Amino acid sequence: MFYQLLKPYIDDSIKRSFKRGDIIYHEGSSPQNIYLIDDGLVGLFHLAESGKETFLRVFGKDCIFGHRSFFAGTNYHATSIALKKTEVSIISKAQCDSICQGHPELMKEMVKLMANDLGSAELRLAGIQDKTAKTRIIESMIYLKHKYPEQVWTRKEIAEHAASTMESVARVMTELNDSGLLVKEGRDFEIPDTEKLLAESIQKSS
Amino acid sequence: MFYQLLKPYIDDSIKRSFKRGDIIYHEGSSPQNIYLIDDGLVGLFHLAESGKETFLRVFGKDCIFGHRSFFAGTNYHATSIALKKTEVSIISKAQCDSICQGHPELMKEMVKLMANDLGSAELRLAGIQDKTAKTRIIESMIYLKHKYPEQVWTRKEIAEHAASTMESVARVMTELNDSGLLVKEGRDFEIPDTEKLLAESIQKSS
DNA sequence: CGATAGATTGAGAGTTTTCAACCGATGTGG
DNA sequence: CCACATCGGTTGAAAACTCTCAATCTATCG
Repeated sequence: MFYQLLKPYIDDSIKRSFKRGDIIYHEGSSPQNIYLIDDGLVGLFHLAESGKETFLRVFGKDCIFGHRSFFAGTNYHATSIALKKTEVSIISKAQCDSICQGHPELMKEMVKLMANDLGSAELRLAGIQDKTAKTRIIESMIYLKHKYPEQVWTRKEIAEHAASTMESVARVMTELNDSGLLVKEGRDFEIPDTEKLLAESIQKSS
Repeated sequence: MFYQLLKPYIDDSIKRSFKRGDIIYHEGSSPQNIYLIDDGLVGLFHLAESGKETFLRVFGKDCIFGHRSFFAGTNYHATSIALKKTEVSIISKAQCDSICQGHPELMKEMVKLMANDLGSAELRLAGIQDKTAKTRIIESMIYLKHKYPEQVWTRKEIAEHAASTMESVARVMTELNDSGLLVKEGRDFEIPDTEKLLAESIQKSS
C-alpha cells in the first residue's frame, strides 16, 4: 500500500543490499532515511547491554521501516538487522518530507499503521504479565510462521519475540511435536492446525 | 497542543464528568468518539481475565485519549478509567473526520504522538526482559510522580505500570525509604533527588 | 567431510510472585 | 467527635515458573 503510493517517487532512490545478520541501522543513531524493502526480510531488535535481545517487529517485501523514528523526530530506539538477503530502497528525509507534504492520504495511512503497531506492542506488554511463557511462545510461533512461512525461524528469534529463551522454546516445541500439534522438520517446523494450537496455548502450561 | 488546535471546534461538544474508578470506555467496544480532558486524570488499562491489570498510558489535562483505536479503525484494545474527578469533552467521529480533513498539520502531530508512544511501549517491552523488577518499579515511580506530582499514586498503580506486584513495590519503597532515596509520606511519597534514585535503579537489585 | 551455527536436554538456581495475616490511614454516619 | 468500615499498605514465608549453565547432539554448508 505504501509501496504503491511511494513507488512513483522512488525510481531514482538509492538501492542497497544486505545479507543475513547485517545491521542496517543502529539504535541511538539519527534517522536520515526511510527504508523500503524491495525484497527480503528485516527484524527490528532492541539490544540490551546485558546481551538480552528483544525482537520488536518484522518487515517483509514492500514494507517500510525506520519510519517511527523519522516521524517521532527522535533517534532510533532499536536496531534493524537483515534476517536474510535483502534489497532496500533508501528514501531521504527531504524526499520523504516532500512526498508527505503533497499526500495527506499517505499521512492517514501512516497514522493507521502506527496506531495498529502501538496496539500490538501494548497487547504484548500486557501479555508478558498475564500469559505463561508457553502461551507467548506459541503465539509468537504462529505469528512469525504465518506472516513469513518461507523463513526458517530460529528458536532464538522466536524466544526474543516471545520474551523468553531459546531453551524454553526448544522445550515447548518438543512437547508440541510429541502431542502432534506441531511438526518439527529439521530446524524448521510446520503447524498442521493453527486453531488447535491456539487452543492449546490458552491452557495453563503443564 | 492538540487542545489548542482542537479548541475552536469543540465549543459545542458534549461534556461529561467521571469520578475516580469510573470506566469511560471498555476494551472491545467500538470507538465512537475521541475524548479530550478538560480537567482530571485518566488511565488506560489492559484487564486480563486472570484479574491481572496492566497500566498502559496516563492522560492528564489537555490530553486526548481514545485516538489510537479511532485511527487504527479497530475496537478498543484496553479500558480507560478515571483516576480522579475528571471532566472530558467528547468529540464525535464525524467531527473528528472533518477536523482532520481540513488540518494536515494536525495529522502530522498525531503521527508524531503515536510514533513516540510506540517507541515508549516497545522500550517498556524490552525493559521487562532485561531489567529487574526493582529497576522497573523505580522507573515507573519516577515517571508517574514527575508527570503528575499531585496525584497520590497507589502501590498497585505503580506495580501495574512496572509489570510487577504491589507487594514488590511496597518492599522497594521501604528499602528506598530506609536508604533515604525516597521519602514515604503516608500513602504518598516524595523523591528528594531524581538523579540519585535513577542511579540506584541501574544497580542490580540487592 | 569437517567446521560451525543452531538445537536439545538435564539439573540446579534464583528472582518474583503468591498467599496470608496484620497493620494503618482515611472517611463516613450516627 | 467517636466508632467502625474500608481501602490501601506492610511483612513474612513458601512456592513456582523460568531461566541459567553446561554438556551433548544435529543440521547445514562450504
